[in-house]
Amino acid sequence: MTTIEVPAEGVTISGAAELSGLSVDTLRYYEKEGLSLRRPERSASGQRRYTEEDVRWLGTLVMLRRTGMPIRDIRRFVDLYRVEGSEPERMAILEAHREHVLVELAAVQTHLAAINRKIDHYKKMVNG
Amino acid sequence: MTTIEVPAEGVTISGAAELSGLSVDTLRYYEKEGLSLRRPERSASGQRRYTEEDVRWLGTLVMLRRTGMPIRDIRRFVDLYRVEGSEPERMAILEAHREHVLVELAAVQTHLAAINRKIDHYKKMVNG
DNA sequence: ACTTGACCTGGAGTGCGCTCCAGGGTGAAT
DNA sequence: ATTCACCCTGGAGCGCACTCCAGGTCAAGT
Repeated sequence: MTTIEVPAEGVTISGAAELSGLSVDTLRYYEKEGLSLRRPERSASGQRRYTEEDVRWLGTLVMLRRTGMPIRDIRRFVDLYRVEGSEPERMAILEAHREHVLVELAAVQTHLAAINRKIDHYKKMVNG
Repeated sequence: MTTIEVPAEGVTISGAAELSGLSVDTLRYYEKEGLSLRRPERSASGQRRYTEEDVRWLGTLVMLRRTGMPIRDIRRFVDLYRVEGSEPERMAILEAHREHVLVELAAVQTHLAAINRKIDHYKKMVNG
C-alpha cells in the first residue's frame, strides 16, 4: 500500500502512463472500453488529471490484464464496482480468475519442463 | 518418451488433431506457415498421414506456442532444423526462450500474489 | 447408383488488443 | 507573434493466430 508520487492536483495522462507502465493510447482505450472506475477529472482546458486513486486502479487493471483476463471480463468486474454490496460477486470473479491463472501457470510450467529437457538434450549433443 | 498410439500407416489429420490437442484447421495453418518439420506423407488420394514423429513434432509446437513463442519465431527455429550442425543455434533459441518464459512466469506470479491479497481483503469485508 | 463423411485447396473473415492518424486546442517559452 | 510540447476526439489500421467457407475429390457403406 505504498503511496505513489501523485500530487494533489493529479498527474497528466503521460504521467499516469509512466506510473502504470501502460501507453497513453492504451489508457484512453481502456477508458473508452469502460474500464475506468471513474472517469479522471479534467483540467480547465479539458485534459485528464489522474489522482492517486486513479493510478492505483490502473495497477489493478494491469494486474488483471497481465494475468490474462480479457477486456470484456474486466469490464464486467468494473461494472460490479458501481453496484452497492456487490463485494461477494467481485470476490467470486477474482477467485474464478485465480483458478484460471493457476491452471494456466501449471500448464506453462509443464511445458517449461519439456523445454528444459530439450535444452539438456542439446547440451549433451553439443558437449558430449 | 512414451510411444504414442500411431500405427505404421500414420493417422489422419483429425487423428493428429486429437492427439496434439490442436484443431484440424490449425494443423493445416501451421503447415502453411512452414512450422512442420517435414510435410506429412499423403495417402493415395492425397490425404495427410501423420507418422508418430510428425505427432511428436506437433507436441513440440504446442510446447513452444503455449509458452508464448510467436509463430514467426517458431518458424526460425524450424528452419534451423533443416540446417546441418545448427544444434548450438537451436539450443540458444531455446535458452533465450526459457529466459523469456521465466521472466513472464515471475511477473504473473507477482500479479497472482496481488490477486490473492485482493481476495483476502474481500474475504475480510464479506465475513468480518 | 447414391449417399455420407472425412478430406482437400485457396482465400476470406474474425476477435482481440492495441496503435496510429488527422485535425484541432492550449499554454508556456522565446 | 510564433514555436513547441503536450493534450484532445473519432475513427481507421494493424498484427496475430487462428477459424471458417466454397467448391471439389474420394472411399466406404447401403
